[in-house]
Amino acid sequence: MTLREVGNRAGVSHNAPYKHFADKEMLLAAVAARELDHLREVMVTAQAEGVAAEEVLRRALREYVAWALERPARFALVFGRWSHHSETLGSSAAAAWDVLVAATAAAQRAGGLPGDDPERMAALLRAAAHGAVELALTGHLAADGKGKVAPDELVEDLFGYLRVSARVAAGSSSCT
Amino acid sequence: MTLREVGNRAGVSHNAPYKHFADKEMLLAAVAARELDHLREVMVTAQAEGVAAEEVLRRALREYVAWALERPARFALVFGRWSHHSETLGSSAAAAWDVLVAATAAAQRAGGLPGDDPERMAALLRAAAHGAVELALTGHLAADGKGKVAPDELVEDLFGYLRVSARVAAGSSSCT
DNA sequence: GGGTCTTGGTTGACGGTGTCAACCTGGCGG
DNA sequence: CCGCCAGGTTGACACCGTCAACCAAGACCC
Repeated sequence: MTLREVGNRAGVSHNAPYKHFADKEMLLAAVAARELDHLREVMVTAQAEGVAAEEVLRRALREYVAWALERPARFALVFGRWSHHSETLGSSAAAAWDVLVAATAAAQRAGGLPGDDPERMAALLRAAAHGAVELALTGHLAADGKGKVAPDELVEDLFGYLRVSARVAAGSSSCT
Repeated sequence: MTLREVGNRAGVSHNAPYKHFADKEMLLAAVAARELDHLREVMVTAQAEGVAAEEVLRRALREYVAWALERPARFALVFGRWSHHSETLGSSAAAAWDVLVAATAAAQRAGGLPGDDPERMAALLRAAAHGAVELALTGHLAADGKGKVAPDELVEDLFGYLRVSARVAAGSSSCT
């Protein structure tokens, strides 16, 4: 997206954006922050009445994946490399991250996940989801053709393994 | 990296590269393919004498992570979005991917990993490693400060959980 | 009301970029 | 010896982000 096109599409001339943003990157940071807030909100809505904590987290991650697959450009923008470190972008990212950590901690308390450091567990889940999406978008997931596996499925697999680990850690009750 | 700088640094004028590559992207695809071959070779060298299959896979992934963290630009280049789909790049990617799948299958046979579809298991491991690196490079891993966790540690955690799952799947021998 | 300041917009330029077209050159096969 | 052609050069083109100067209109105070 070119800065001049931004101006034209808004009905003003190029250089008009410079009255509102110091940089092109600052403009992009603003829309990235908005998009991150949107993502956070979408993930929060996964938290419905009468849904098990583990299922809430699962849904939140599914929303993360679906959003990324649906809006690849926004995804690339939000999680791309930033040089100027905008402040509002940082706080938006932190807010979205908190949602994930909270959902993870809740799922851990419910016994669906091993009880290790919640931040670290959330980081693992997020890294898997993020990497799966990134690889899927760049066509590097299951390189050529046949063994197509969707990012959701990978996250689902991970949940399965973690659930097993959680049961074992809780004292192997499956042996009674 | 600008195309003109490429020319100058090679001692020739700008536009000289156009005699060898149709596009800037084609040039980048060529260096990306070289870099992918290098990555493959590095991962292959993890396969040493007298090392357990699971440890081989673990080392390969560690090399993957270390390479990405050490050369972020190359990493972004190799696994970035490609529009023109170069042929040589595709085969290099497939070769590197095969190494990971083979190592995964070996680790599964050795009992260190659950015995599900090797491609899918490798995809999960790779996605986690890839996502962890990507998030670490963009500063989105454990958002602000405190809970710093390195990509390697996340991969290590994942290996731990998978090992537990593998033991359980193999008939819960811990209950005897 | 008149003067001043700020806000948002405009036009025009600058350097830099990828890319194309035309021209040149030296070695090689016939 | 002639022609060909891979590889290199120069010069242009359109476009990009960015800066500087100028300009309109409203706010604000005396």
